[in-house]
Amino acid sequence: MSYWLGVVVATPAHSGIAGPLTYRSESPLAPGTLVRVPLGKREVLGVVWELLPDAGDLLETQARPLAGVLDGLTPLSATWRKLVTFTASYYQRSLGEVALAALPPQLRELSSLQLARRLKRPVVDTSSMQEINNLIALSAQQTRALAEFNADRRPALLFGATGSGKTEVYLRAAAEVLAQDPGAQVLVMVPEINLTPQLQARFEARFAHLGKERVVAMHSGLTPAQRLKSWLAAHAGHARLVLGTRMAVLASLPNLRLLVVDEEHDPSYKQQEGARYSARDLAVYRAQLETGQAAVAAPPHGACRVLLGSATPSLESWQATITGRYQRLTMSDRIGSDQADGGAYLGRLPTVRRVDMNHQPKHSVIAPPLLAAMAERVARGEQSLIFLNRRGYAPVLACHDCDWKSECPHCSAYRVFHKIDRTLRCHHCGFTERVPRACQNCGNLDIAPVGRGTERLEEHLAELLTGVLRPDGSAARILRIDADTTRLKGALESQLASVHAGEVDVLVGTQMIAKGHDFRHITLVAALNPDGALFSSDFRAPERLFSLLMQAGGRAGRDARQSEASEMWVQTFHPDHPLFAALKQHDYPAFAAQQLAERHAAGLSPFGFSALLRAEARTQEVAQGFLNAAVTLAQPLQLPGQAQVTLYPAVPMTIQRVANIERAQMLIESPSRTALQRFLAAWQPVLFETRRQGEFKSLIRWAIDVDPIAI
DNA sequence: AGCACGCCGACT
DNA sequence: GTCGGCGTGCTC
Repeated sequence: MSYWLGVVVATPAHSGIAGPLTYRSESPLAPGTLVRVPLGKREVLGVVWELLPDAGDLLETQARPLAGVLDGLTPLSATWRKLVTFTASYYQRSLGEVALAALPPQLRELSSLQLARRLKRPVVDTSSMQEINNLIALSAQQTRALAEFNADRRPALLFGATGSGKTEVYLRAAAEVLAQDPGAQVLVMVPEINLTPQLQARFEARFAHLGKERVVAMHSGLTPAQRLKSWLAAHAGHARLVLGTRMAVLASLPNLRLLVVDEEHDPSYKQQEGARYSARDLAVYRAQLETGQAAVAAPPHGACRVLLGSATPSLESWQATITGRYQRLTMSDRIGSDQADGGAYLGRLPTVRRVDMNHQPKHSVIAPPLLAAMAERVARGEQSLIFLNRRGYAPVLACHDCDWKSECPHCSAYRVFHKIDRTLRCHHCGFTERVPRACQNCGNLDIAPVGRGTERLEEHLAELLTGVLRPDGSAARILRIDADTTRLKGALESQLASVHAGEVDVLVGTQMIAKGHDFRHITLVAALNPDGALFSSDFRAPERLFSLLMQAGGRAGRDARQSEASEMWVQTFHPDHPLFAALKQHDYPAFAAQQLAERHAAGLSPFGFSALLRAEARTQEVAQGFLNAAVTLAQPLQLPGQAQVTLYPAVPMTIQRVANIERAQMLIESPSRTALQRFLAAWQPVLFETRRQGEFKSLIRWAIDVDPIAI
């Protein structure tokens, strides 16, 4: 007797195979079962999606038999499959691509024998009921936030100032869920892997009583073997708490009861390749899905909750708390440097100083008053953090005689001058060359750096601070931290350690130092050149800038005893800009209100919905031609939702050419999410059809990005 | 995406 | 005479 199974396999969107493929099996396998199936000449991992009544349109002989079953594994749950189905459909990708991307890569290579061996390791229950009871008292605001969270069922947004103790709220919320139900699982997501070790240690310590290996990490920095291990532990229900990056939102967690999304506004929650999902949005969706599932299963504590947290929430989440779709929990006070202070010292947010660069000496990089403030800090033995979002020595190298500039031959961008190894490096394609001794165009020896990056800033600061002495009479020490200084494994950790150890007086760096790190002795933070984002064509640029400056400012004065004197300096040519006014007051709500009003008027997110259609080809003509042709072909078809959708003309992307590939994009907007969704789904076949036309044969690829975060 | 098959240049 | 370049075409 043969059975017919719909099996999803890793077919990229490009293959045109969106749904399950039909295979023959000798036994009726449950949906969610992991199987190996022949695909072309290869054997690949697949997930049984459905049991079919017959082979469908396919001739019975066309359906090939399964190659094997990974029978040691519990089938993936219906909820997980629903989550994958939703993700694939919402983000316009194939089921197989999303499903397989959510599984650990090593599962693909493992034979069922190897797998059986891995699964055989006995699980020892080392849990004890002994919870650590020397917990520090919560602040009044933390207590209230938790009580409010527990009294509601909606998705919650924890709006908490930097230093207000959001992590402790996550820990308590997780602890309650885990204590209520001995099988419950909690997923905590963080934006970047370099923040996980400290956080992981904190979670492990707090939940040590649950037993060994009950807290696992899930992110791309793990080795394939570790990733498999974490995934299996989560899938088996053995892992009670998973701490991970965006990929973890698609993990198999059969008893998920709480999802936490820390720094929910962070753009890294949006996947930027393959299936471009937003892990934050999926977390909200998943909580709802798991709740529905739990209601059916009716366990003692059915619901699955979601808790988003940020000091500068995304405007989408903020707006949801205004409409009442989300619950808002507010914690506005910084707590003391450590909670042992019992709240006796209430840390304050730094005083924001705007430096009007219109009234500073021409071409000054660091305004004299800022330099004086830094020198004062050095003399007092305090640390400063200077922040410039541009690495390298200078963004361009130019010839004074002719108009040669250090353009990348493969990209429409300048190569950045890196003085340390005397190279010109393209930050987009990686093309690197030694700096020429003379202008390649006219032979002039006078080629000079234009503008400045962190490398040059570090050098410049060293000159400016010559003669500025520390309390013990020694010279000021400057350290630069950016992607270049932290390339080697462990370099970031050791550099951060030397900051913590007080071996550094002035820290120079890119935005990578603005996030998360808990520097205790910094009393001055300065942003040298943040103006670019004020007038950017990307409507989210102000939101990102505000968030970045608030976070950077949050680095200052984390030691409550020093917070009185801590300052955040912003050098700007637009000191009266409302963004800086709101920043000065630490007033996110005012900033959000102003931004939301603008977005409302313009019909932008969260009041309108958008997608991007991107195309890559050898020439702009082909890339743009494809996009425009896809619109022309769609026009007469009156596709569902089309009446409520606006299609803009194809335009070159901001960086038009990368590694000799021309890129173009088209914006698609609609006031209705449903209409946009319906239109995109109906448009897909048209896009495949367009691709098949002779003139677009040379198109390299195309992709849809739903809810893009940068336009 | 893989991994084929499929037609044109420099090598044991 | 073969090895191999990557151009198009398919995967139940």
